[in-house]
Amino acid sequence: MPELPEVERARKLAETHLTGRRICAVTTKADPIVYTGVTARRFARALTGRCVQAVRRRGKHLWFELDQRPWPTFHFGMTGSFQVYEDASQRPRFWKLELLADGMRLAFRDARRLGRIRLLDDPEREPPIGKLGFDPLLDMPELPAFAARLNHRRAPIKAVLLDQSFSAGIGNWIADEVLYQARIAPARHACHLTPDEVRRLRSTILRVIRKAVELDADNSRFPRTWLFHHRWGRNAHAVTYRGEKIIHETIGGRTTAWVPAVQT
DNA sequence: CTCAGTGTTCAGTG
DNA sequence: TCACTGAACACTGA
Repeated sequence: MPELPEVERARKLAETHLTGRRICAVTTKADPIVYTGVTARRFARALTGRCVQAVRRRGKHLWFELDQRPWPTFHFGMTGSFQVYEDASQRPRFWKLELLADGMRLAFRDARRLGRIRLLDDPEREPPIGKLGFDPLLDMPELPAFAARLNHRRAPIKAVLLDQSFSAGIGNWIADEVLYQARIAPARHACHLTPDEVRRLRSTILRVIRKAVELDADNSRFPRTWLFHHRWGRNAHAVTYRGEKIIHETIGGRTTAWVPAVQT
């Protein structure tokens, strides 16, 4: 599920149903992989009876501010999500946690178990959130600072965009989409980009992420001109909306879709 | 049966 | 120490 726009959607969902409400019951599914540094039982005890004052996000991480610390902290991995429903019989497959507040139930589910549930005293300061780089929605650096940060990175720009200690919230498809729209080849060394390419990169990150968030991460509504709709499946015949050939190769350790006719 | 995948972490290397 | 790479993790769905 989760890159920044989807985590932001999950944040709004939790905010709508939990902010200002008391968690009157917590049901957990024991899972020593997903529950990290805390048992499901202790996690449940810490949340039961607490009031949710706010739901925060940074990059792909999300946490609740409660009336008493420690606070629950979530990462969705590849397949995690929140679901809201009214009746316990609707509890989703692969559920790890269910909160009951004001008659509504909110579940955390995760089929592949790469998601993480933590219990932290100060999530924003402690790792992993404390080590994140800028969040394009919360604190995108101005152009000079952005350029300076790229300057001492020699890795392929695709790998740098995926590095959460550089920019928090960008994942594989957003990195490819941004590089396509900014017309930059993914294997280019970050420190060798021209000033105009750096400017385009920064503004394209903002534009793509703001648009995806505005559309509530509903990819069926993404503009038809986006690479997103044409990139899947490692299809040897894949082309953009303009008919330019899309190629697939591994860059920065991940499958990368890019368009040599457009990206230089 | 095999393998890629909207992700992160950590050991190993230069 | 820093920057970077590749493998491990876990498991579904094509």
